[in-house]
Amino acid sequence: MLSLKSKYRTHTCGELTEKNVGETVTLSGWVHRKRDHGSLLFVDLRDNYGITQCVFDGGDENLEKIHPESVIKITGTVVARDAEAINDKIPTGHIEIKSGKWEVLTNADVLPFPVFGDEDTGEELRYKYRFLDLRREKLHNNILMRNKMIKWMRDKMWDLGFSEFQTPLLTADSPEGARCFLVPSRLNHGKFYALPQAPQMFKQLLQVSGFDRYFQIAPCFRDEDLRSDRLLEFYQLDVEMSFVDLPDVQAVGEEVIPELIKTFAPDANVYPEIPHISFDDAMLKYGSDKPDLRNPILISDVSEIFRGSDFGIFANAVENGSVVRAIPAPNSADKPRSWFDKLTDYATKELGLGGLAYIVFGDEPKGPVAKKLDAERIAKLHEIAGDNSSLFFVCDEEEKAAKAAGKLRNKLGADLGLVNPRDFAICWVDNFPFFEPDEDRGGAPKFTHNPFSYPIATLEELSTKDPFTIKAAQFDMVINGIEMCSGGLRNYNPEIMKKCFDIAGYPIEAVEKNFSALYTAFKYGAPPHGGFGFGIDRLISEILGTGESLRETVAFPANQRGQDLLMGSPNEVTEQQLRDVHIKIRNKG
RNA sequence: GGGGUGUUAGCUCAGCUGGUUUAGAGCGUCUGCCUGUCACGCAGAAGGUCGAGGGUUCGAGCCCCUUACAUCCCGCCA
Repeated sequence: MLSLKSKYRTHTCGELTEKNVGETVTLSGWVHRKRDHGSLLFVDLRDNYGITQCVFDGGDENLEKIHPESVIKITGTVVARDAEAINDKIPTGHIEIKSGKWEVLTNADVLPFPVFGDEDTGEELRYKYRFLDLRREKLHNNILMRNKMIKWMRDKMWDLGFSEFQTPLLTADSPEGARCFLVPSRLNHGKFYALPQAPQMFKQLLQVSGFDRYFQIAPCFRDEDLRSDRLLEFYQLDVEMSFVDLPDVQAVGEEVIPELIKTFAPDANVYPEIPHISFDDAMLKYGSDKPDLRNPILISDVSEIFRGSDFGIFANAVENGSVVRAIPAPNSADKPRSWFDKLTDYATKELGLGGLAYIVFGDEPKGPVAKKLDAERIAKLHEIAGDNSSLFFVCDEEEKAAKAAGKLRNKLGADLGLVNPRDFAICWVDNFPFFEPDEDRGGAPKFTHNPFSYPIATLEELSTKDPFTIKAAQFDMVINGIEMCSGGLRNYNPEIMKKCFDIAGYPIEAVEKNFSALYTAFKYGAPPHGGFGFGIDRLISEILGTGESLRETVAFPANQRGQDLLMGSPNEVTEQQLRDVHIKIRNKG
């Protein structure tokens, strides 16, 4: 490594130990904290590498007055601390600098919020002074860990034989679903570039060009409303491979991800199995296309148990095509009434359900539902729920019931403490339907995923089978209920591509127009290929356990309105700048 | 576009059912004291248009309306 020595320092604030006792050293850094004992002054000096205590015997009037976070240079002698003065919390805690000279390099004003300590501060203030926020221990470490993880991923991909590419950021709008960010072109009147939602087309073109194994730490942009789990601009570990089948692509994910987690979260318990769960199964048993497998609760369909029963609301709904899903809550039979009331409240307010039916299987089955059902039906439900438990019911049209049941499952898992946050449960969700009904077009088929996916069907099957039974060669990797990755095999066959677009209601010309580059490329010899993109920010966040927000893993994130409060972006531009790019601002509304 | 929650000192927050003076606490800041602290300690001081505007009331930080901003969720989004 390059020496960190300079005229400002002989050592960093994190490296001095008992071995250095007696040396004269110079350190530079931020005044982290002062402890003024009158004629004895302690200064904790901090830099990127650590904290070193400097002691001024006899005190120092000028230094006593300096504000925390001022940057100073100190020269002094390394001395061993007395046994009772050793601080085991920091690596440099066995020594201190008995200081002779010091000088201010830059002064700090009084801080808008403390750098020292971990007191919560509002995001608005933190983002306005992000440079201060980034000095705080936790965020500073997050960013350093992000660096290390990205380097690890890059090295790993190189080791696996992939080549690293860059692709354009100023490119064309691509048909992936999300809105693109647009950039006006000065040289081309009335035309716009789009920032990529992902380098999808480029990485496929690189396959057609014969590069065989592609990866990129790729910036991606989507102009959609933000959430704590979505960033304005985010990064994907973007991968594409030629001459592969689904298992070959997934093998790369299985090679990289568990090892990444174990490397950067040594305390983590990574489940050894990575099960494959079909989309249909995921929706039924977990009520989600991103199941959290740490949660042991499994949902069941109990529509048939309620069909023809005296529980009229459900029985009628089932006759009219609705389904009933049951969510068992283990060891909850002795919960107080208020616990059930709170869940009912959650179901009605958050999930928009009419109410929440449940049976408590304590000494004997209890609850309004239980009274309406005969013994045989109760027995079947008891078997699903298990002893000393309760069983919750959601009744609605299938998709809504599944999703509501899934949310209830998550809620119960959290409330009952069934989920260990340092467990990592990885799974593949696959066998997605290739087409889904488009409500805007009277239920006609539309692409479920992006139109790049390959259908698991021959040309003939595409013509003869019910489109809604066709599955996609497409998968997600889900970790702890978070969608980390999406990938699959690509549609590289112009004939099959045309057929798929035909079924989805697009004229052939639309393929040639929207997919011009790929469609043309595929006519000159395209290898079968597939790949995936991992959400790097989500991976980092989950591995670090930062909890709530992806923004805690990014040095300069935008706020929820897509603004950077430090740089003041987005901002207004001058009339001349607008004229240069041929743009006129429309009035609001 | 819709909904929840919030906005009180530089920061984090308390402030009960509308009525204890001059709206409080901790941290920070400032002043003084302190030779072994490491969240140092002790004493004191400054610091407030209670987001803004309007209303109800004898009386509003608290109730109502409008509005701004923040944050989270739904819609949207891989």
